[in-house]
Amino acid sequence: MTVRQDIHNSSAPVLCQACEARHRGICGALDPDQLVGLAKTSLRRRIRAGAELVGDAEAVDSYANILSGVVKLTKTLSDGRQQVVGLQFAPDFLGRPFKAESTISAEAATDLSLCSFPKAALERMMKEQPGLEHRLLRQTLRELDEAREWMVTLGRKTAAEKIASFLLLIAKNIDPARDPNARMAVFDLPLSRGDIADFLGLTIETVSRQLTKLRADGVIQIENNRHFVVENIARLEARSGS
Amino acid sequence: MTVRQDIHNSSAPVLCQACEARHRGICGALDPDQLVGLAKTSLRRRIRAGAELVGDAEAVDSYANILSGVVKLTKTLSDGRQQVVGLQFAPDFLGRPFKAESTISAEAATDLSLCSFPKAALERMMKEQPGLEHRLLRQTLRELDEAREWMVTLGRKTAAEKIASFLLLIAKNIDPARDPNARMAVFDLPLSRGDIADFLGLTIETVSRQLTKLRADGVIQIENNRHFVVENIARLEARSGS
DNA sequence: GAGGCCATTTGACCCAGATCAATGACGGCG
DNA sequence: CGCCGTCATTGATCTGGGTCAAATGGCCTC
Repeated sequence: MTVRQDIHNSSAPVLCQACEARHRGICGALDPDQLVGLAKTSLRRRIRAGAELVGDAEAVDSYANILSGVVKLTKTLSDGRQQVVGLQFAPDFLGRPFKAESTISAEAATDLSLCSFPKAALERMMKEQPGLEHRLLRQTLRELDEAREWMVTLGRKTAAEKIASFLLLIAKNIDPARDPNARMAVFDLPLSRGDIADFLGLTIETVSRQLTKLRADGVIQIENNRHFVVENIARLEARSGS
Repeated sequence: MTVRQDIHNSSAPVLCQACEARHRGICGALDPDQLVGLAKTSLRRRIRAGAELVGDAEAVDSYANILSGVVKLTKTLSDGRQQVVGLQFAPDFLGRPFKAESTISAEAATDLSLCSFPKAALERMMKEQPGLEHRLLRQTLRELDEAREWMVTLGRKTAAEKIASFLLLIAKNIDPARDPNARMAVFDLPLSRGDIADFLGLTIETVSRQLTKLRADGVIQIENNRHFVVENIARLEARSGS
């Protein structure tokens, strides 16, 4: 049987061979046969930054794994006020199972590479492979933890602490290969100042002023608006209020 | 087989017969045999308002279903600032699977009746009955939706809108038997002014002032600080900013 | 039913962050 | 190369909600 497994392993779809989602994402729950089955209906898509993936109250008939890039989840009040309620990075699963239409909208914050498949295909597979639902449950619980962490940031932190917390969040998530204990971080911000403001419950001006302050204090360096260097992550953490 | 099922049905543990969690909660996924199995290790507990159920960073070795009452989930920053990150009502499941220790603390907001069982018992049962994990996934997704909804409230609404949104949340959840379309609502607030402030990212004084304003405007009536009457829910909704 | 203990309300003032208004810095395009 | 359009920064001013302080009102005990 071990041999048989090996054969199967090597016969995993080429598409999936180098895929992050196959290891850390939900596809890790699938055996090679199932992987082949899902891959048959799946489709690799490239999406430009700014494109809307799912509109609010829009019916969705497909799910996807994020292969690279950042997705921004937002909710909008009737008068236009907007709140970013989550960011998703590779290899997160994208979609809201068991609901015909989404209550949030999803937008490509950066250029994106997705592996998408029909809603029905995944739901069929969930029935025959409980491990899939298990993976999904784990990701959902993690997202819930993150959302609650962010509620503290939104409800109780100052503007300066919010900005520091945000930069830490990005630094820690944008590069899947990054050493979690690294002392420094270099990254391109996936969000505009406006997006950051919507994420933190602030205005663009306040975001800008706080970033300027962090730079003036030597905690961060900024090049070309989007490229950030954090020499000493601990200094950011000290300002994050946690 | 139908007959056999019926026999099993009538042999469901007495404890579970009238239990809300058996229908709308996670126990709905269990067949009568499994229900008996879980009931053997389960324990009905009554808890006084104010008692701490789970401390932050405390190891937890049991889960529970809420049979009645309200549980307050909070997170606290190192300097004492506190944020209520969720409220749970009957028949919600209480606990964080797949994690040795909790990152939030749970407190009885009102007197509570719980049905608790050892962590190991549920995890064993989850392996033999995938439907259980399915129920858990559904509740977790719902909680995630709620958390994100609340992020909008925290990040983008005014104090007046926050208070109106909060009263709506309570009115709609505190009584499991309430008609969702009812035009009016009467309820006892499960939280103190301080708790409400911590839930909304406000101060006690602001909460009090906004409640006073709602009362002065005739939108709500308040008796004995905790007892609320909302004659016309639509008027509250109009002030909730959604 | 007097006194004490809280939770809540109310008032006066203040400040962090919003708002309004220029100004600066790119990058794309004719 | 110069003109826009977009995004970000910076400055001046305003204000919603915070802070500090005092009054009010239950409710409990004695």
